[in-house]
Amino acid sequence: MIRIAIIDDKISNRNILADKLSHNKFFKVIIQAVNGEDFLDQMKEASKNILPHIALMDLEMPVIDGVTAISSGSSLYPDVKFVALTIFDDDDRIFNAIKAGACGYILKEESGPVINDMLMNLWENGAGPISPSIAYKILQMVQQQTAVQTDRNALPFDVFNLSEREKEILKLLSEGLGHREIGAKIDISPNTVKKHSSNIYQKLHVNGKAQALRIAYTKGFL
Amino acid sequence: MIRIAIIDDKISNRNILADKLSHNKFFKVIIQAVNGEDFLDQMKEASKNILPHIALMDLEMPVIDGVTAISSGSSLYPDVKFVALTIFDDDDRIFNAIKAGACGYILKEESGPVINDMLMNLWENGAGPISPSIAYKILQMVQQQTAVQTDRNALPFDVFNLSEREKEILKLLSEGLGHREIGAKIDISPNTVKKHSSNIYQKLHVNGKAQALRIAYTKGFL
DNA sequence: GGAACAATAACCCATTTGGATTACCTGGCA
DNA sequence: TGCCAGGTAATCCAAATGGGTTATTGTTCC
Repeated sequence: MIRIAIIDDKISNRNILADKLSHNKFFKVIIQAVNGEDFLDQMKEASKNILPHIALMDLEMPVIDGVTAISSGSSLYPDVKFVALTIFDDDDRIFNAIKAGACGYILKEESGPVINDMLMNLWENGAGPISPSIAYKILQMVQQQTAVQTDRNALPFDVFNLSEREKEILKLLSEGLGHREIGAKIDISPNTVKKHSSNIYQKLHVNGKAQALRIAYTKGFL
Repeated sequence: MIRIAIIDDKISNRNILADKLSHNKFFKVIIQAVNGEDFLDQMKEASKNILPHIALMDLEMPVIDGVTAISSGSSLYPDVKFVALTIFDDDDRIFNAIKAGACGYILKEESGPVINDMLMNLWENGAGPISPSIAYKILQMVQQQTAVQTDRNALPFDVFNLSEREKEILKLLSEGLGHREIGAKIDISPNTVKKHSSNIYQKLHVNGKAQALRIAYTKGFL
């Protein structure tokens, strides 16, 4: 029998989730809390007797939010698996929750059977439940960890007042295309592309392509 | 119609995969390559006409491995989604492939329907395909920030094996210097500078300066 | 001793590039 | 209404670029 804690400030959310879990006789909801503080208080009591195996934690809550609760909880109760309940497009909180110690993530709108499977899998294999779409976001975050550094002291590239057309050309130039190829791609004469290039170099106050790309990359345009 | 590239050194693997995809009429395999170099060469040709939407890349290959090919490919062809084909327990390579620009991962032993679903989802929603067990590994890596940090020293750019001299030249090229100027600065013949440049372009599998700089910037070398 | 590799250098040659100039057409703004 | 910026296009020309090839010198490793 798998003991579950549900932490969400909205009672309707708690009920919906509890209902989804009720179809599997192995799950038993033993704790319901309305925020992180309430949860931690109840855990303090529960630790005298019996702890939940899994805590399903909403991230957005008053008083003490989910990330903070996971951070404390995962330290205090290392055997408890913390699973974040989240909505799509909540990137920052997701990343923070990971670092705080969450072992998995479930979208709130996920169907009952899916959630059941994920939690069963967590219990049996130790593999954290991850909605594919969120896993992808995490991948992107990891990938951007290197790119973030260059953005730091980046002044807005816009100060150079490139026209839209010029930005378009600059982007194509960065891909290694020649004037001829660019002209073919956006359906103008290669001569015009060349003229645009010259104008770009003038506006950026550089001698040629390499320096223009240098500025474009280091100022965060590319 | 979704255009697919399959890169694997073993023909049986390519055939099995192509066969799994053949049951869905939306998939069309337009490129098959036996290693990373073969793939990049074929992409150079393909870029003149039509590129694949998705590249399914084996990670362990001779000549040029999958991580290197993804590193180059994701810089040169940002619209192409790179999916790594991997076996379980290949943690290091998986993580490197992520940093190199892979958007998803599929276990080789995954069934045909599962792979079909994952790729369709990638195409329709932009969510990268990730086997749950691998997604969990990635979470663990992110949580162990020490592992993330130390790996930053092993920049993805190093996979290209440029010599010190070549890196020096590449850096000078990025500053917008010409062969003549570079030669004067480091006191060698402009002809030699030109030769080094050619060698750099070959090692990076690119056509010229712009693409070389693109890789250098996006992979964190510059 | 020989193989492999990096660095050096020179040559040819077609293509691309950058710089400078001139010109026309359009839409928006004063 | 007229001006002007932006996009379009063409031309000339010198210089730079890239793609080959070949060759000599060191070093390192087997």
